[in-house]
Amino acid sequence: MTKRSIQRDLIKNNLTSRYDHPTADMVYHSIRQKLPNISLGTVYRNLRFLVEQGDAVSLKLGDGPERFDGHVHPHYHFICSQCGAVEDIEMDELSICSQASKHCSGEIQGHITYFYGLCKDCKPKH
Amino acid sequence: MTKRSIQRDLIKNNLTSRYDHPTADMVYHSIRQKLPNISLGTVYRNLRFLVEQGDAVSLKLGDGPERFDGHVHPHYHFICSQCGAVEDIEMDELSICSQASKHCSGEIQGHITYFYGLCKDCKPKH
DNA sequence: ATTATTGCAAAGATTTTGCATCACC
DNA sequence: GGTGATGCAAAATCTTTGCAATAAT
Repeated sequence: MTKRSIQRDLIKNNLTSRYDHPTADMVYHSIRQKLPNISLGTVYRNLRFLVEQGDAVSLKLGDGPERFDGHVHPHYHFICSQCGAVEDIEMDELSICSQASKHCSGEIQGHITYFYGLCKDCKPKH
Repeated sequence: MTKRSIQRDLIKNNLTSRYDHPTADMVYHSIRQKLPNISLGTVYRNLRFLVEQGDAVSLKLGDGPERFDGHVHPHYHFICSQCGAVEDIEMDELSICSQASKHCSGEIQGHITYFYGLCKDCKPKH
């Protein structure tokens, strides 16, 4: 039986109120401003818990630590290969799973796709 | 100017001769059978080097350590969500990048896609 | 001879975990 | 009161790095 805690509420609210796909450490420092005694271990434990419950999504990108997204509706991510920014791409689910299943002996349940390139700040002006 | 070494040759050959998408540690143990003095640091350094040269691909999956693929032609990967096996999916490049670019302010250069589901060994029989 | 590469071991970076305490039900 | 969650710190895991020695050009 799961019990409420201030910490878990703050972590969940922090995630859903931001769009920068923070790392555990970024969430930790953000929440410490309101709750100075919270520990990094608690942040990690709750982020895992939220992912497990389907209330957050974990993003493992090319390098650097794991990032988290509190917006769990289906959408894609764009990673700037220069500055590392992570932006959302709101786009309908593509039908690539059914295509992939033709080339594969297993049962496909979903896919993880990251687009990468230069974000508008890093793209050369002309 | 880059110099040859037995170690680098063995690492590259090891990668291209297997299809299980090994971790650095798996490559290390495999090569130690032929070259018992090779060090894990050397394996990591050379795997990074090969990825940098375009002779290998790095796969960061949901959990567990980084994996490497010595087959660098464009193809996709299927990860069994139960046993963690990584298989190749040989499939033509999909046109999802051009679709994504319509929903995004940046310049898309490519994408990383992992399909996941149950492999044929883990899929319930009926 | 020069310098890229190695082996080793120590350090870094990130994440998990054991345990006593605290707080929710 | 029972037990799930916390804070803390230590441990675990994975990867990188400094440095003296080695080996390729």
